[in-house]
Amino acid sequence: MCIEEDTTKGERTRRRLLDVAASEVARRGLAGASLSAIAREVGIKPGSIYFHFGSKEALIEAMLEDGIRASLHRLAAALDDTPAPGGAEGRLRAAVRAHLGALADLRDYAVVVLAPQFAEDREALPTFRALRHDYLEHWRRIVADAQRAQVLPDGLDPREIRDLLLGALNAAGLSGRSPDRTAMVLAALLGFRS
Amino acid sequence: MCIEEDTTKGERTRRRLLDVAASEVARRGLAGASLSAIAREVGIKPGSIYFHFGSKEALIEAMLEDGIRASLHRLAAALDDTPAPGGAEGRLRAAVRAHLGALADLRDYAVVVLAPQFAEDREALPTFRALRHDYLEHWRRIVADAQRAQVLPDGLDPREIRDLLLGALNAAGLSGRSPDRTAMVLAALLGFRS
Amino acid sequence: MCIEEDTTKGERTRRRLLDVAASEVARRGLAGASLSAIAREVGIKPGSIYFHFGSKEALIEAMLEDGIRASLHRLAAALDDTPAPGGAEGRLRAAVRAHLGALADLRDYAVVVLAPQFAEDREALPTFRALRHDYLEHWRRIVADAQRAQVLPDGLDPREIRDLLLGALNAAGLSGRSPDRTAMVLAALLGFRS
Amino acid sequence: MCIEEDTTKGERTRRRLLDVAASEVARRGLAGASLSAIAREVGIKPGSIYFHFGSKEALIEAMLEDGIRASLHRLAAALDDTPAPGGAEGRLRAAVRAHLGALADLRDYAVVVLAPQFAEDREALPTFRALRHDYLEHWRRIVADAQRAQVLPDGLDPREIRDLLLGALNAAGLSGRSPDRTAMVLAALLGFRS
DNA sequence: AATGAATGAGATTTCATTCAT
DNA sequence: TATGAATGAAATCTCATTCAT
Repeated sequence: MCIEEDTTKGERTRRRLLDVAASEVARRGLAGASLSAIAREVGIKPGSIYFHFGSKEALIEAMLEDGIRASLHRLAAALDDTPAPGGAEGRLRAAVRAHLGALADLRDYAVVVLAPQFAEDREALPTFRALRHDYLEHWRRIVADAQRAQVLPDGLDPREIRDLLLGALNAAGLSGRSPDRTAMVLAALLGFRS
Repeated sequence: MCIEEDTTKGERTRRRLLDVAASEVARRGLAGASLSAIAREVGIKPGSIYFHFGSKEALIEAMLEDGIRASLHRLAAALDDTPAPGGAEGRLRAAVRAHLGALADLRDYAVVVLAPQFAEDREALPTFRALRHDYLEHWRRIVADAQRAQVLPDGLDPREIRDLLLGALNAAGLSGRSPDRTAMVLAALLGFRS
Repeated sequence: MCIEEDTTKGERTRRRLLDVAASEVARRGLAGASLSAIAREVGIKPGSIYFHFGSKEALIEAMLEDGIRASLHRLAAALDDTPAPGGAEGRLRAAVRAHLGALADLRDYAVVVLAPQFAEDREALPTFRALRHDYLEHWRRIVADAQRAQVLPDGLDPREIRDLLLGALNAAGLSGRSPDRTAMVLAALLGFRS
Repeated sequence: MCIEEDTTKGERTRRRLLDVAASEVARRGLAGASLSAIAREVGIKPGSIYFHFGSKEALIEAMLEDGIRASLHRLAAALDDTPAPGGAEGRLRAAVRAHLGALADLRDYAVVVLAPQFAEDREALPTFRALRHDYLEHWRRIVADAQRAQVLPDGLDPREIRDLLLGALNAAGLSGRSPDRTAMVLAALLGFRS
C-alpha cells in the first residue's frame, strides 16, 4: 500500500507482506521481526508466507531492496528536475527535499536508508548493499559539487560532510517533524536559503 | 572493562556481562542479543547469568542505564570545566566534544544514546528513559543558550536544532572517524571555530 | 519411461510421477520422499499431483505395485522359458538372472523388492504385500526344487536359503556390478555352473 | 541400554537418546525418525535433546558411529581370538559369527552396518563413512585370505565375494533367525564346516 | 558463584493437502 | 489437465528461564 499498486491476489498479498515486514523491522529490529507476527497482521498463516518468499531472509531482503530502490528513484527524479548547470546549491536543496520526502512518504521502508543495524554482516544482502552504496555515492557527488560552488565548506572530504548531513536528516526525519520545516531549519543552520 | 574497574570475582563477571551485552545489542539489536551468546562470550553458562541479573530485561536495563549515566557524567563534567558566563559557544563546543568522546570511548554502550530502536515501548525502561530525557534536556539548554548568544540561528525551536546536531554527531561518531576531525568538520559547516 | 510406454499427456505425467517417486524413495526413503520434490522434478506443481493420485500414499503404493508386478512378470517369463522338467538347476539359474536383471533394468523400482524399510507396518499396503509374498513364494519353490535335485543342500528350510540368496543378490545388484558378473561369482560360490 | 553402561543422569539420558534414535531410524528411516517421537519415548521434551546433541544430524551421527564402532570392535575381538596362522577358514567362520552376533545383539544399531540409505550423500557423515570403510576392508582381507587358502573360490575380486556374503548375512540376520542357525545354513551353502 | 539438566513457549520451515479458477 | 494461493499440522531448533546440586 506504500510503494505501488498491484493487481492479482498474490501480488496484493506479496505487497502487504513487504509493507508489514517493513513496519515490523522498523519497530522491533531485524531479529525482533517475527514471521508469525507479520503473517498475523497480513491475515494469513505463517506457513503461507513461504508461497511468496523462500525464507525470512528473502522477505527482508526484498523489502530492503524495494525501500532503497524507491529512495534512489526519488533522489534521481529530484535531480533530473533540477538543471545541473543551474547551480550546485539548487541540487543540494533538491536532494535534501528528496531525502526528507522519502523518509516521510516511505515511512517504515526508510529504516533502510539509515539502519546502522545492517552494517554488520559483511557478506549478507549484497544487492541491497550495492544499491545503498549507489545512494551514498549520489550524495557524495552532490556534496562535492556544492563544495566546488562554495555552497559548502571546501577542503574537506565530501563523505564526511555527507555523513553529517544524512545523519541530521535521518534523525530529524524519523522524529516525525515535517520535511519542509526540517529543510528550513537545516538551511538556517548551514547558512543558505532553503 | 569499559566503564569502570571492579574488584571481587562476582563484580568482574557482572561487569563483563554488561560489556558483552552492550556489544551484542549494538551488533544484533535488542531482540537479536541472546543470553546464550552473551554467556558463551563471557565464558559462563546461560543459567549463571541469573545469579547476577534477574532477567534478560534487567541485564539490558542495567547496561542501558550504565551507558546513559556515563554519557551524562561526561557531558556534565565537560560543562563544569567550561565557565557558564564565559560563553555559550564554548559550552556548545564542549558539549560536542563530550558527545563525540562518549561515542568514541564508550563504543557499544553508546548505542544507548542514539538507538531509535528503543523509542517505541512507551512503558518499558522508565529509569533509562528519564536519564535519556535528562541528557536531551541538557542539550536543549545548551542549544538555547547558543541561540541567545547568536551562535546558532535564533527563532527556531532549540529541540529541532538539537536533534539535527545529535543526529549528525551520532552518524559521524558511529562511522568510526576521529572525534576531533568530526568536531572540526561540524564547526566548519556551522560557521564557528571548533 | 522405465517400465512401459504410454500415450496421452495425462498418462505420460502419471508415468513420470511414478518414475520420479521411485527415484526419490530409493534415494531418501519413504518418509524422506516429498511430493514437492517429486513435483518439481516432474515439472508440475505439488497440487497437480492430486489430479493423478489421491494422496502421497496412493502414489507410493502404485509405484510399489508397479515395481513388484514388473519383477514378478520378469521372473515368471524367465521360468516360462525354462522347461520345468529340464532341470531345477536351470530354473534356479534363470531365477537368479531374472532377479539381477530386474535390479539392473528397473533400477529405482527395485528398491521395492528388497527394501527392509517396508517390513514394519503390518496393515499398510496390502496389495503390495501380497504381491511380494507371491514373489517370495515363487523363489521358495524354486529353491525347494533345487534342493530336491541336490543342486542346493537338502535338509534345510528353503526359506532360509532363499533369504540368504536374495540378500546376496540384492546387495550385489545394488552395488552396481553387472548382472552377468554377479551371477558368475554366485555360481562359483555355490559350486554350480552359472 | 544396548551398548554400554553409564553413570550420571546426563550420560544416562544421552545413552537412551542414542538407543531410541537407533530404534526409530531402524523402523522409519533417516527422514522418518522424528525428534519429537524420540523425545517422547525417552521421556523428555524435544527441545531438551539439544542439551545433549547440537542437532538431529549430530544425534544420528553419534548413533551411527557408536553402532559401527561396536561392530568393528566385535569383529576385531573375534579375529584376535582366532590365531591367524591357524587357518583362514577359522577366521572366516569367526567373522561370520561376529557379524551375525552384532546383528543379533546390537539390533537397531545394526541398521548401520548395512543401511543402503546412507549410501547417497557423498559428503555427509565422514567419520562414519571412514569407519564403515574400515569394517569392509577387514572383511575384504578375510575373504582374500580364505581365497588364498582355497576356502573360497580363487580368481575373483574378494570385494565381490564379500558383498555377496555380507548381503546374505544381513538379510538373514535382519529376518530374525538365530545367528547359529544362519551360520550353519551359510556354511552348508558354501560347502565348509560351520 | 556457577553448573547441569531440563522446560515451555515460540521461532522458522516443510509438507501433505484443498479448492477455486 | 493443471495452477495459484492458501491451510494446518508437524518438524527442527532457539531461547529465556528454573532449580537442584
